[in-house]
Amino acid sequence: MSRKKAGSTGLRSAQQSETPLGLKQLADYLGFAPATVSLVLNGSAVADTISTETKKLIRDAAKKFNYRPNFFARCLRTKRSFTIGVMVSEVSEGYNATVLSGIEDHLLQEGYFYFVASHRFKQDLIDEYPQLFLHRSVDGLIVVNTPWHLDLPVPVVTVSSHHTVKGVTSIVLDHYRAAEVALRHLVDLGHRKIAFIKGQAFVPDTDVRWNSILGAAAQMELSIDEKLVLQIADNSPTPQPGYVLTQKLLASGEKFTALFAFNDISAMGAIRALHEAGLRVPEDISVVGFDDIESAAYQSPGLTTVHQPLRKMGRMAAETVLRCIMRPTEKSDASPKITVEAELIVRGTTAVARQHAARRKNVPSRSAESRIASD
Amino acid sequence: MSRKKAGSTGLRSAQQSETPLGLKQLADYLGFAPATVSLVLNGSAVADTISTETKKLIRDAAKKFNYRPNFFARCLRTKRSFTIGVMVSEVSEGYNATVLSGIEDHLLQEGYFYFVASHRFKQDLIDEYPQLFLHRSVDGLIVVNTPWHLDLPVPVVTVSSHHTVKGVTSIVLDHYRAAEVALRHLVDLGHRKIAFIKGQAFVPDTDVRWNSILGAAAQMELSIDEKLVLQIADNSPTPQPGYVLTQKLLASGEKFTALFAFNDISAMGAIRALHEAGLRVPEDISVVGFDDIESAAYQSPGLTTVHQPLRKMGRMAAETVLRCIMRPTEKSDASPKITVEAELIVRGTTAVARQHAARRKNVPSRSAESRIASD
DNA sequence: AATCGAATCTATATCGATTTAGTAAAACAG
DNA sequence: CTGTTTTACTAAATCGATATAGATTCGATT
Repeated sequence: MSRKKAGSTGLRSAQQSETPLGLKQLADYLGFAPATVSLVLNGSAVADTISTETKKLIRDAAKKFNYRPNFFARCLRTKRSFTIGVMVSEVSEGYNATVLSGIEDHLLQEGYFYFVASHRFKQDLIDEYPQLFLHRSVDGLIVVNTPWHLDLPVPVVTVSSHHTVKGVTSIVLDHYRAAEVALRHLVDLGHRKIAFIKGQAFVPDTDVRWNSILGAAAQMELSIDEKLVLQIADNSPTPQPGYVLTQKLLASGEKFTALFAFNDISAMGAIRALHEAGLRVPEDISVVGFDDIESAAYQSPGLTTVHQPLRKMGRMAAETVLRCIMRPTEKSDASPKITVEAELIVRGTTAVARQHAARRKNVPSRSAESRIASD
Repeated sequence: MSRKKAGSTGLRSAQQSETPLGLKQLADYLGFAPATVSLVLNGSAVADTISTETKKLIRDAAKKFNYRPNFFARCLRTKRSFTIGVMVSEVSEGYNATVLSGIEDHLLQEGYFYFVASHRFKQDLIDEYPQLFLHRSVDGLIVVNTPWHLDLPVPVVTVSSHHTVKGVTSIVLDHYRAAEVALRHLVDLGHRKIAFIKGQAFVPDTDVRWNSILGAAAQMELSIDEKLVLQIADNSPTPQPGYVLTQKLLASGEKFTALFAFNDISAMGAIRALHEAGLRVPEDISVVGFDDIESAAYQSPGLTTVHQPLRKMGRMAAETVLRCIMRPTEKSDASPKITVEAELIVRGTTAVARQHAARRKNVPSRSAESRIASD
């Protein structure tokens, strides 16, 4: 327990005292006017004519006293807050949490902070939060996985909101390719009778993804049996709806050899229902999830799923919104849609279809088993 | 696809125009001085003598024009930002994400926003972020799962940081009871040779939890074999370290019938390693996790684990920090430590110890299987 | 000697609220 | 009719910066 004495801990300025001194004090100390100090410290163009000596003096003193301009005073003048509002459906849920992590990476690195608000798909909150953000003078907004129609006076970037709104850039997955690669995998394994769990009607990805699945299936001449198509209705970010739906499907007696879930969460619910019905995954039924949230890799066996580069999508959203803030004029220039690619992560929940499997045990390779996509 | 026309979407005030009018304009419109308007709108004591009629006039106009005082101007004067800084190790990780969700619930409800910063246990960030928060004039700080020694000029509440710092309130789990209930469960199932995975040295919970385990074990006369005790070293919020550690343990040839992991994440890694070694969970080895993060319930079978009321802990942290902000004087009054209780959630990864099990199949009941604690 | 133009810095208005000290008029008391 | 309260507001300072327009000095030019 040999803690160094306070002051020697690398914080050079012992002036780390209670007084967060202001521009005025600093100027007085230096014998210059506040304006001069401000000009120099902000590297303003007007400061070009100020003598090098003076500049050095000012900068040194600023460093010595660890001067930081009052944040609010500065915001009040410059009308910039270096803060971004982020609206998600629920912070604690894997999809949003990962996107958020990507957003944070970039924003903090660039000196921005962000507010988070979770609406849990309540319409009144979806309407209210953007106003609250604006009232806090955020410089921009990132909207994740949320229906969006507004045209606000600040840059807005959406992630997985499939609406074309004037002036807002949206970051979306190439859902068609995603559907294609997942279905191709199942079809290659011999699956023909595939069950589907669709997302909730109010989740923006739902329609786009389903249409992509329909398109891809048509392309590869795979027929989709309507009786094997289920849709989640609950507004619950848990596996419960997928669990219940799968139980119903099993009770209906319809035959299927594979299940393609709307997301990993519902896939996990489905797997539990299958297990409880005495079916093995993947030996009896193959299951494919979507998103590749962190816990998908944590399952035993690991969940085969369509990886969305969530962290990257978050980072791109942050990059884009900051870019728009920097040059607010050329709004039209910004391509209104940025598409990222999905990737199929084959882990342990898919195998050759039962009727085709020559009774051989399908042991997924260890490396595939524990594979974790690194974005 | 019958989208309503814009404008009819429930935004009542057509005054939702570009001009976020200021106090001055409102005062001019009313024919009063800005001071009067401000006084009335803030319900200041001085406004007591202002005629009821005038008050009504002012309030009505404010409502009509949807007047909102400029946030920064107000902060500049009042020195309050209605913003809390939250420091976590990693937003996207289940433990933090759930605590965060609880924090958010309460803060937004009370009209506060919050900044999040993830330090990923990098010491320089742990040092830097609090300063950045202070520079943004946060009204308080919540520090989650992070070593903490600072005494800042604003209220600080920690969650699971086991250090007693002057003036900071900490919210902690009753680790002793947690250890006791988990060990009791295993012992009751006949387990005597129990392996342990300890957390990383830099995680605050690690020592406290381990000491609690030692204490509880001594109490119930359970001996702990040092050769069965492993410790995570990696700074990786994934199951990987638990996986690798368990592989090593298995390779060592030491016999054990149960494993008590530091957290759910490492338990999942351990389970994978056990599976890959051809061992069944829980028939051959029982596994108990810790935390009860969301994905613990999503496993098949569900993970038996010690539930921490994470959401509640987050909410309490938020409540506490706001309470301290409200009455900044009586710092001493605030009890410096708030303890919450753990709860064992028995799901599907624990069963009667092998040598004691009379070859009977241990099928956990369905309800236990899918049980999800609601905090 | 008067003028000009750099080179250096400063005075002051401004951002948009809050808040203290004070004023004008009306009501009341003696 | 004068003096004191009360009632009902308002003027102006303040928070702590930024930014524009201008002031001062000084050597050089014509």
